[in-house]
Amino acid sequence: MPKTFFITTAIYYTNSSPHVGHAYEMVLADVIARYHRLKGDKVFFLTGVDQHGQKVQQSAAKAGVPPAEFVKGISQKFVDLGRKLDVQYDDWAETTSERHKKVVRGILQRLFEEGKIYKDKQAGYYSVRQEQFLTDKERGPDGKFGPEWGEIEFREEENYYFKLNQYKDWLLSYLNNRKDGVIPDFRQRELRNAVERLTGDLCISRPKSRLDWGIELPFDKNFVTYVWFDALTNYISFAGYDPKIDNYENQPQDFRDRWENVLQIVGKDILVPAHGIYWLIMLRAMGFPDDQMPQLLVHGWWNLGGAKMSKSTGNIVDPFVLADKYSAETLRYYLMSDIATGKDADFSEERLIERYNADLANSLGNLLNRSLTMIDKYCVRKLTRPKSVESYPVEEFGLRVSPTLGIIEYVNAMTDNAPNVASHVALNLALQCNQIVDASRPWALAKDSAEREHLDQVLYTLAESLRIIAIWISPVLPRGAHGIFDQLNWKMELSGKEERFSLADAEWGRLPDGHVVGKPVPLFPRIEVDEGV
RNA sequence: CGCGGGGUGGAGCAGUCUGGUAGCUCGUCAGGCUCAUAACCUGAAGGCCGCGGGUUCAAAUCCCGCCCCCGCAACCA
Repeated sequence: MPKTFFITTAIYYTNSSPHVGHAYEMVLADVIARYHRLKGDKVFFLTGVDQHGQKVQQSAAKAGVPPAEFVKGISQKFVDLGRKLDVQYDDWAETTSERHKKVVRGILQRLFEEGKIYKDKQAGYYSVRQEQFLTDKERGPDGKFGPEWGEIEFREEENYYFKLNQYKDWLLSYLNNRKDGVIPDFRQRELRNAVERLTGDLCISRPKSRLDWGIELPFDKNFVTYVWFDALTNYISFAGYDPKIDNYENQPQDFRDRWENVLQIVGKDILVPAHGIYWLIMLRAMGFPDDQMPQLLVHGWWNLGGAKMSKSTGNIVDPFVLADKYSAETLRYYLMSDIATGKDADFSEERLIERYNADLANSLGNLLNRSLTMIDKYCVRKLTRPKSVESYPVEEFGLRVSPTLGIIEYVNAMTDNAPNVASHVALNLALQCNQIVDASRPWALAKDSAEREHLDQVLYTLAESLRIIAIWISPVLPRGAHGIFDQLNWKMELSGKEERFSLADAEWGRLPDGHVVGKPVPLFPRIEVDEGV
């Protein structure tokens, strides 16, 4: 039995509408999930929204609607975004759902009974207008709090605290023992350094007088739980975790089946301290053993270096606008191919068009079109499988890359969660095919009956390569891949369904002798840009 | 000395962990082809790999020092 691959994104805060960063994280998770399905793994992909908290409460008040209603509207936009971008998740987390709240209360109650949560009093400067305590960070250069905070008073407040600090040594040893607990490695280094500086426990509540849009503490109805135990726990509450059971081994089978091989995708801003410190320690306190700690994949940001465009058009980074303008596939391809996972990149609409035209239209789309046209013209769409099809004709054309070698590079890239590299491998094969066409000159071969066998070999090579390329790019471009399959007329009995093909099909020579391909239709039409705009 | 990232031909980046002829995409210039989505193929120009020192037969890559840019520092993917 293969282990279930459990993948999550962070849950999105329903304080404002989704932007391109949300789209990136969702698509990245979707691509990795689709790759695992392609491999034949059982996948559970969880994403969703974080709906409680002070900012939501404030934004709702500002909009003049109850928080529950406010949150519903924003949440719908995130659902719409997933649908728009073909993000195929298995469950959707909403922190206001009863199912979730029940688990949160159960966890809190148990940790409280185990003495891991305690009540304490803290005093500090409080901004009445902003409804929050101020720290030294909020002080201006002169050491005073600025006028934006309004009236400042010294206030004492009771709250509940989670005994975070006592797990510090455990976390350090965990990070020392597990080298790939956080990827990329420089993020693990950053986290480790942060853990070494860790002091104090974690405040996990707010008095209802200040915040009531949250989950009430099961042991004190005057308080709600604050973000940490509310939001982070979604990753287990929606996977079937039973809060009453204090050790991992006795958890329900359903939960353990899912929580075996966990990859959590988070932005670089919420690694320290939220996921890297609080979440891992929370899991430890709940009774999760070291080998059941999730792996954290930390991605970078799309920056807006080309600020000129966003100013003039305003909505340039709105993923809905981009998807409508260029198609979801185009946006998916750009977001996956033009950034190295873990690092930052500059978002640019010009760059998006450039990548699409160069890779999808000129290289791949045009290759499909010219290949099918030739197969149509020279052999009435019917392929002849060469007698010897063990390998791609690498030597004959003096090429270096073959599908056989490419599959290794491709799998390595996807194993490293690097869709950008994987896309490059696929596009590289398309490049090789274009070279084969020029080198072999099928239009000349077609005029010479003595070259029949040679021509058949070239045409078969092109069709077979296209089939393999389509399988490789299918996690990033599910619709594009189907478009290629449909034109190749391959596995049509399950047209439109993911299950009709797998990574194992990306083996050379699977197109049968006598296979009849479909008619060529331009697949990725070029995006024409008006000059002088 | 708070933490982390980055500085590579005109633009954007990979390569740095595991030293060994500097790579990719776009752009520019010249040529070729005609099956194709004015696309495709070939060739060329263009780089003291931020600066200085060290180790080594050999450094973009390892070590030391310095300069510049960008994030983060409790709720912003």
